[in-house]
Amino acid sequence: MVETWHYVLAKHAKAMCSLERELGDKHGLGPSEFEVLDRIVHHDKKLRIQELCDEVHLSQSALSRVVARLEKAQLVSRGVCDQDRRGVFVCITEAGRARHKEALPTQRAVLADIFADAPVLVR
Amino acid sequence: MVETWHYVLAKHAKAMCSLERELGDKHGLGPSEFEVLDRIVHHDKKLRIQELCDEVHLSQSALSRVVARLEKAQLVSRGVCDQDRRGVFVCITEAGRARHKEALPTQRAVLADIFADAPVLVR
DNA sequence: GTACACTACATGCAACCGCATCTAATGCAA
DNA sequence: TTGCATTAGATGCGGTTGCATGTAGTGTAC
Repeated sequence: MVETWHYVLAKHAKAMCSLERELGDKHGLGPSEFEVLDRIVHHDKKLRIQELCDEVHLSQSALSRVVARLEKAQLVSRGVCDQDRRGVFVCITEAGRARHKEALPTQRAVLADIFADAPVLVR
Repeated sequence: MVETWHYVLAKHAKAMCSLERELGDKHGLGPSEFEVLDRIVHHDKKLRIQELCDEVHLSQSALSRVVARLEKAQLVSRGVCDQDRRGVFVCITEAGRARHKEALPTQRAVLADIFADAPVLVR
């Protein structure tokens, strides 16, 4: 239990650090930005901020800012929701989709490297 | 592999959030502060900043500040190293030992809760 | 319709982090 | 000894985070 926690702590630190460096240098993305793009691509449709919030491990405020940064970089666009005009849809742009596509192998490589010796998770 | 990463991400987020709240509210400690105290107690001797740096998943600068906070709270004391006067020894105080002792069950409870359904790590 | 509770998202703020850099001590070479 | 590269730890700075709060839209009770 404590060992599991230490394992999580160690892998998280190593992976975060690598991802930040690799994704940042090669694609100009932070780990949070990539994660959000990745979620959107997986769903392959417009998503409400709130839906993203459930999937990404960020507070609502942090997510709001990540989306703002992505929008500024033209990788997503925000649009009001007609059904509920408080809501905001997040839409990935072509540039966003391209950026994600080029960054994905980098992320996979980092994870493969760090979890190469990973124990298998068994219930 | 990606699933392992998602697992790490989810557990880390949940645990960090809980630890921050529980340790903060009940004992006035942040997760990093607790982790550093915990490492010192486990070694049960004076430690160089650098030695701590290898065990805690923090940059050297962050660790330096954590130690500064702990010293300000009288939970550890810093002393120069006679062999190498660039070095700094970190010494836990009685108050620090007491604080750690009272916080440990809280940390264990949080981890037990979060890793209750944890898969076993098998190679 | 008016008032009020509630929800979705944005934003001010303070705390923490990592990187780059600074200071001081060490050690080695000429 | 003097000079210079190296190391330990502290600190300035910019960036991200979460919490608390603000703003605007929704829904319900009267």
